[in-house]
Amino acid sequence: MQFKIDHKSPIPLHIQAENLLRELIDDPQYQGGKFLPNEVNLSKQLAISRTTLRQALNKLVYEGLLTRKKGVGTKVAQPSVSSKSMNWLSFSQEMKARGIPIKNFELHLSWVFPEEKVANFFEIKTDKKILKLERLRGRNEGPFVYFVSYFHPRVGLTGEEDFTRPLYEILEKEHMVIAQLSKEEISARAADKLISGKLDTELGSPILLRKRFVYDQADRPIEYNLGYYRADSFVYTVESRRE
Amino acid sequence: MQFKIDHKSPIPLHIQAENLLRELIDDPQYQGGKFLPNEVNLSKQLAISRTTLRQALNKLVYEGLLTRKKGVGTKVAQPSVSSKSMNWLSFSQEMKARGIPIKNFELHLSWVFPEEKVANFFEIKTDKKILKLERLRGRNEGPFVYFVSYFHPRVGLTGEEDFTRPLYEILEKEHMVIAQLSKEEISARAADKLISGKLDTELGSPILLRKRFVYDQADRPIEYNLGYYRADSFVYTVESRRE
DNA sequence: TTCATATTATTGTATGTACATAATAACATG
DNA sequence: CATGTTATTATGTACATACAATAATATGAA
Repeated sequence: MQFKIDHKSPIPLHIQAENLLRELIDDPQYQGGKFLPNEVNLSKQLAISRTTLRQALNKLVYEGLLTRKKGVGTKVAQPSVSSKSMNWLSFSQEMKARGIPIKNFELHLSWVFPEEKVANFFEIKTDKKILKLERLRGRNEGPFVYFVSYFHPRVGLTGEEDFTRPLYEILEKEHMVIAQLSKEEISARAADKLISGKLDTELGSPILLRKRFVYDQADRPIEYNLGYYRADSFVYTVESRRE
Repeated sequence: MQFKIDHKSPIPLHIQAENLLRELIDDPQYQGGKFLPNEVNLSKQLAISRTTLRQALNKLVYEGLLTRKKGVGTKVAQPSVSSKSMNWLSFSQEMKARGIPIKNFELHLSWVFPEEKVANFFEIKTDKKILKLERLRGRNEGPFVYFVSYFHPRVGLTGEEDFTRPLYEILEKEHMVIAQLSKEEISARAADKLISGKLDTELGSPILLRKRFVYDQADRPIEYNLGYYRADSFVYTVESRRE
C-alpha cells in the first residue's frame, strides 16, 4: 500500500495520519493479528515526526481500533460491540411503529432564558431567550408522558410551526436541519408536584425520565428533550449485538 | 485544591496527571462551565512538560469528559452519555470501564424451578431446576444494584464457578459459550419489600429495572437477568446515530 | 539440546521549543 | 456608545531528541 500525506494540505498532519491508519485498519492485509508497520518506519515513510504519528495512533487505541504492545508491535483490535436501536425515532414515529394511537392533551410554547445546564449543552449564553415546547401526550385513556423540549436558536424555529406533525419532519422540511445523532440518559425518579399533576399519578410514584440530547449532521446540538413517563406505561427497549 | 504529582513514583507522570484531572472534573468548583486551570499554568504547577499534560488532557477529551477550545480554555464536559454503547458489557466490565470500583455485598446461588415467563424465554419446561444467581453489588458507600440471573441449562454452569470474575468471561473460557446478542427492557417501578430491604431504600421509592435477555452466537437464549438499581445511583445511557 | 545472557525491535515516557489559530480583552476612533 | 484594530490569552500543531520498559529473538555455554 502506498502511504500518502500531503504536507501542503491545510488538514493537520496528525489528522491525515489518523485517516490513513483507518484505511490500514480496513485493509485485509492487516486483519487476523498481522502487525502494522512499526512507528519509526511509518513516520519516516510519511515524513512526519513519530510524535505526530503517535498522536494519531493514540486516538485509535483509545477508540478500541488498535492494540499495541511494547517490544511487540501494533495490531488491529478484535471487533468490538455496537448498538443498533430504534431510539432514533421521534416520539410520534416511535408510537406509530408500535401501533399506538396518540392523543395530545396539552401543548404550550414559550420563549425562556435557558438554565445554565441547557445553555452549556447548546454552547450559548443564558441571556437570550430560546424556544421551549411543553407537551402532554398519551392514549385515549389518559396522558402517560410529559415532554419538555428546548431548541437551539440556530435551528430557526419560530414557534408558529404545526407541532402536531413529527418534530424531525418539521426540522427537516421547514428548517433544513437534519437530526442525526441522539444521546440519551434514562433514569428513574419520584414524581414531584408538577409531574404528578400532569400525569395524574401520586406524588412520589416512580417516573421514567428520558433525557435526550439531539445533534445535527455536523454534530452540533439542536435539541434538549426531557420526557417524563409514567412508570406503568412505558418500557424502553434496546438491542445490542456483538459484531 | 492542592495539585500533586509524585515525580519519584513508578506511575507514569501522564497517568498521574490524568488521575488528578479526573479529580478536578469531579470537583464542584469546576462544574457548570467553569474553566480548568490553563495548560501552561497547570504544567508548571505539576512540574511536568506541557506535552505530557496534553497527553492526559487528550485522553479525557476523547473520553468525552473535557472540552477545549483554542483561545478560550478547558471545561468539564456536560455529564455525558457514553460515546460507546456499554449495553453489551457485563456489569463488572461496565463498571470497570467507568472506573467505578465495585464491591459485592451478597452472592447467593440456588437451583430453582423456573417461573413460566423464564421458562418461555429459555424454551424449556418448568419441571427442571435451573441455576439462579443473586448478587447485591455497589460501591464502598453501599449497595446500589440487586441482580437476579437465571441461566439456560445448556450453558453448563455448575454453580461452582468463580462468580467474582466477569460473567461472560466465565462463559467463554470455561463453557465455550459466547454471548453475542443482548435485548433489554428498561423501566421504572416502585421498590417492594424485598428490593427496599436489599438496596437500603424506602418502600415505594423509585427503582430502575433493567431486564436483560442474552443470546449466544446461534441466537439461542442463555441468560435472563434482572437488575434493580437505586434510582439515585444509576443512569442508563444510549447513543444512536442515523445511518 | 537446553538454558542463560545479550541483543534487537518496538512501544512508552518525557522534555523543551517554536509557531499557528481562535477567542477574548483592551484600546482607539468616529 | 458603537465599531474597528491591536494585544493578549489559551489551545493546537509539530518537531527533535533522549532515554526507559517490555518482549522477542539470537547467541553462546554447559
